Amino acid sequence: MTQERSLPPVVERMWGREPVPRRGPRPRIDLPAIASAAIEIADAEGLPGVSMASVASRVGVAATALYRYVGSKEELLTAMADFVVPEPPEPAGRPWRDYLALWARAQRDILLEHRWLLPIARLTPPLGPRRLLWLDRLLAALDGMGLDEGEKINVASSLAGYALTDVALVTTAGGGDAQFEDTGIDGADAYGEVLAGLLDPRTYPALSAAVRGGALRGAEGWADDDDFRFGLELLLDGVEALIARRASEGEVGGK
Amino acid sequence: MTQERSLPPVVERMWGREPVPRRGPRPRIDLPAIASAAIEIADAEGLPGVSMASVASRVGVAATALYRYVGSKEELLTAMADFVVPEPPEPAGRPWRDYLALWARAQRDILLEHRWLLPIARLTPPLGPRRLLWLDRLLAALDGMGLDEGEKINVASSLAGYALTDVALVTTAGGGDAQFEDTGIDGADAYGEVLAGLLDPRTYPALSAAVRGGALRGAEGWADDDDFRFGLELLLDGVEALIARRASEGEVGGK
DNA sequence: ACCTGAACACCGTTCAAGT
DNA sequence: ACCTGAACACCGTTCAAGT
Repeated sequence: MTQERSLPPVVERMWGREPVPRRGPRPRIDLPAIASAAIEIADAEGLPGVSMASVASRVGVAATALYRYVGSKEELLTAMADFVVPEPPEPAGRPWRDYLALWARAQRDILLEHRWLLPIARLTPPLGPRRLLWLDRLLAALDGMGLDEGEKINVASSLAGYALTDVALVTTAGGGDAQFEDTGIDGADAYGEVLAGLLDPRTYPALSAAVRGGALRGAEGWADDDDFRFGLELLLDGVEALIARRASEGEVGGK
Repeated sequence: MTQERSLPPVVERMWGREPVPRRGPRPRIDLPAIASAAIEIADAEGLPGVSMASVASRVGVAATALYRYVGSKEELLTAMADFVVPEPPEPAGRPWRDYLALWARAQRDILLEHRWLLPIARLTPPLGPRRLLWLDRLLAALDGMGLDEGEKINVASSLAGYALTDVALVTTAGGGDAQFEDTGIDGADAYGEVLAGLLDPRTYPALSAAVRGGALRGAEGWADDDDFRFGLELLLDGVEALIARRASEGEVGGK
């Protein structure tokens, strides 16, 4: 059944399973030290500052020594994305809807603190112990509501994806996007103004109206906390409707 | 009001506004040609195949000639992400809910055909004429439902983000993720097996149960079309609830 | 077994020079 | 005005050599 698969060594190391050497000199570094160093650099300088050389120098070895612990730079990024995640909040005793909101908000806060996660988090399925713990707690919070396991996982994906989307939007609209740094477009105000100048109302009738109506003017009209709550409630309403549907199906004996 | 901002030249060019030269030799290339070449390379070899050198050689110039049309490689990626988008479906005459579903599904299909968009699409706010056209049509489809402009834009973000999330999941689970290419993890089956081997049921009780219950076994239990529909309906139910709320508020005179 | 150092192929970007 | 070619600083990754 659950037959042994040979995992990438870096995954083994994420789970704390060192390859039990016991011959030759003692290792001077390990994966947690490497990942921490990389995370510190990314926090300070962003992802472009993270190179094999910069990470190695911060950890005190030659660049090539890192390849004993990670197979490639991409693996290093994956490890960073797991090590940076703290413990999830505990669902015990909370109504499912409260917990889901708390969980999504916490995910969002992590992303806000480490925005370099945005381009990484998307492409990697969770294989690290910390990310998987978050998934576990979300599934637990949905226990006993009549959803099957696949549905619960889908809910988790939707929530996690929503947090990502939201932070990507905030990052853009609130400034700090490298792409617009020196173009004068550094916030929602500027973005709206630029759009107003570009849009021909005949080709873009609805969008022109929205922009001219001020939908993008002012930071509080775009991707602030209320907007996050808005989309979140949208999703939670959807989950609630699903749970209600499953409950009524259960009474008459659904699938 | 809408005061003139100096836009990055590449944005001007995305909108077809060439800087009207009329002196010296006729340009041999333009932004659409560059973007098309880059898109073809990305479709064939993925994003790693796209370098200034490879794009330039395909378009028939020296690598450095591209800097007359894009300020940096990042700008080239942004341009690619706009040029690759086709015309959106037209909302005229469709019920809003049908159109939103169609729109999200079409976005998803674009991403499936050009998966290299995943890491790009997240970080760039739409400034190109093609992406903005999609936004316009979605706003139009939500006209007259009692939502304000900010809410409509939020709905658009949620839908677009959902399509991204879903394709990221499919890309992972369905194989083809470079990261797992040669590790034996090449699909939902393998992913579930790996997880089963890693998870201690005492630390990950809910997730262990889900995995052992087969939630991740078989491609049809993970990120297939039914799963896309599932999350989509979740969101649309949320939108419907919001519309109903606004309608009832309207009767008593809400904000 | 662990790490170093030299080396390789490649990358994005600059700038002066040609036409 | 448009493009080229040389050059620069840097990058990820390899491999043989040291201890």
